[in-house]
Amino acid sequence: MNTVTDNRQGTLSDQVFWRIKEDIVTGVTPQGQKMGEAELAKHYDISRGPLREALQKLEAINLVVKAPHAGTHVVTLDAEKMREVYQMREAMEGFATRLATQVMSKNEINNLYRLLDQHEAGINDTGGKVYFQEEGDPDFHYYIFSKCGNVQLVNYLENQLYQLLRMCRHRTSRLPYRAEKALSEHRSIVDAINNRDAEFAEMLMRRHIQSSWKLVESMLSEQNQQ
Amino acid sequence: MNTVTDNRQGTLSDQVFWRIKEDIVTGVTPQGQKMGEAELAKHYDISRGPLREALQKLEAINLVVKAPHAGTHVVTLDAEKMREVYQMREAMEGFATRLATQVMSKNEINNLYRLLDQHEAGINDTGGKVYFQEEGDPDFHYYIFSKCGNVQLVNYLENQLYQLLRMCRHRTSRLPYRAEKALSEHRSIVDAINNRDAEFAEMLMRRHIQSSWKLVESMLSEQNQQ
DNA sequence: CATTGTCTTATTGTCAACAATATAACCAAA
DNA sequence: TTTGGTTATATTGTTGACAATAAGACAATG
Repeated sequence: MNTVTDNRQGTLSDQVFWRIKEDIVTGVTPQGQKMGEAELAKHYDISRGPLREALQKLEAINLVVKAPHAGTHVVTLDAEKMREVYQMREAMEGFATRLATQVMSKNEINNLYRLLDQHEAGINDTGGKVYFQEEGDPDFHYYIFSKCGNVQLVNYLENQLYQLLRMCRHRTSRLPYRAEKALSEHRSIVDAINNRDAEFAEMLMRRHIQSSWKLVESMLSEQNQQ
Repeated sequence: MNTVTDNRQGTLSDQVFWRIKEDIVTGVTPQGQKMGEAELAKHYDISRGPLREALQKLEAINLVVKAPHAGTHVVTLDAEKMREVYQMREAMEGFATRLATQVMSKNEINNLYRLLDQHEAGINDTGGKVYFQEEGDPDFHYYIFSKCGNVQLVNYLENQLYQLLRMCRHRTSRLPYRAEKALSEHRSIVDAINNRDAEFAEMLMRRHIQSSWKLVESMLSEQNQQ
């Protein structure tokens, strides 16, 4: 189990790291917020030692930025930074998809198809679309890139990029998300994987990510005009 | 200036981080070495607080691995990990080259040509080939990917991947490096950039990295047979 | 002799006080 | 009024002591 993805227990610094991370990623702690050590330590009822370690871990995954002797602030995701995050994601997750296509077992591919079926079945339930957007879609992506066979790559995607991505998503919630379109793109990707067409699977994944960026981008320019 | 690439001054934890990092990357500290906190703190004449922060920074760039309550060890680069590092490098630096081709200024491209000329002029000096391998080649790669226009990508390549790469290189020093071949590949890459042929530049960069991996790989299998 | 359980010990995790630094508040001079 | 330097204060960086944990030594039992 992974200390970034799930660590509600363990050392104090890990626990507090996890709690602060969730607060940042879900928008409870606003972007640009000053993270005073004394204040936070008091709030989480720990001393400044482990709290500083927690902040350092947050810095390592780019959720906060530290300035020597000046303090640490929650990162501010402007349009340019978000563009960079999606650009990175397109390249790296596309590459991971290519690799996964080459090494996934038949059994794992069947699991993917089952996952698709579940998503399609649940999408018309009450709140099914929101659930798919917030849980199903990330699950799908995670399942694929976690099978790419490159630990370095998986760690980077899971611990760094996807945390920033969740932040982007929250900053642009209420976007005109079309779950049906995303789902059909998912199925095309799995079909390409099933055909062992690595190049095509990578291309489809990249386009899938591009289209979600376009959605986010249009949302951002709308916000700018207001 | 960057806290991973150059930080011989600043806070104690930064200074010691930099010193330990150099020792690990250059092989002074052997792979798998136990990093006892008390011992290290005494050696660098600081207290355990900043030393722990330094170790945490090393963990963030994958040079050491920490186990809760058990201690931290220098990472051990086996053949599989090295394969992953070169695979990541091929994908990410290739992508960075593609981006750089699209946004580099004419002036920056001219700088690249000047760099090539310097390298070609110096390669026949005494120790010129070794100098090119250890300084010139990394400079060339850094100059290109630093111009890709994606801060996230540059940071990852510079602070994480290239540190591990230096470690790989040291582990396989005395490989049959052919500076002339590398240099001509460099020139081809710059030509592709100059022609604004992003796809071709990416391909050439990927092949250039592939061939250096093949060298490392053959070295590793030789070591295995002995 | 092997194995299990306890205890010791070395190491890491945590804490609270102290030192160093940067921000800002303030005053003086132009 | 503005600008420049000086001081005050709040915050971060650092330290050494204390607590908690895990690995190893050792003895007792089958």
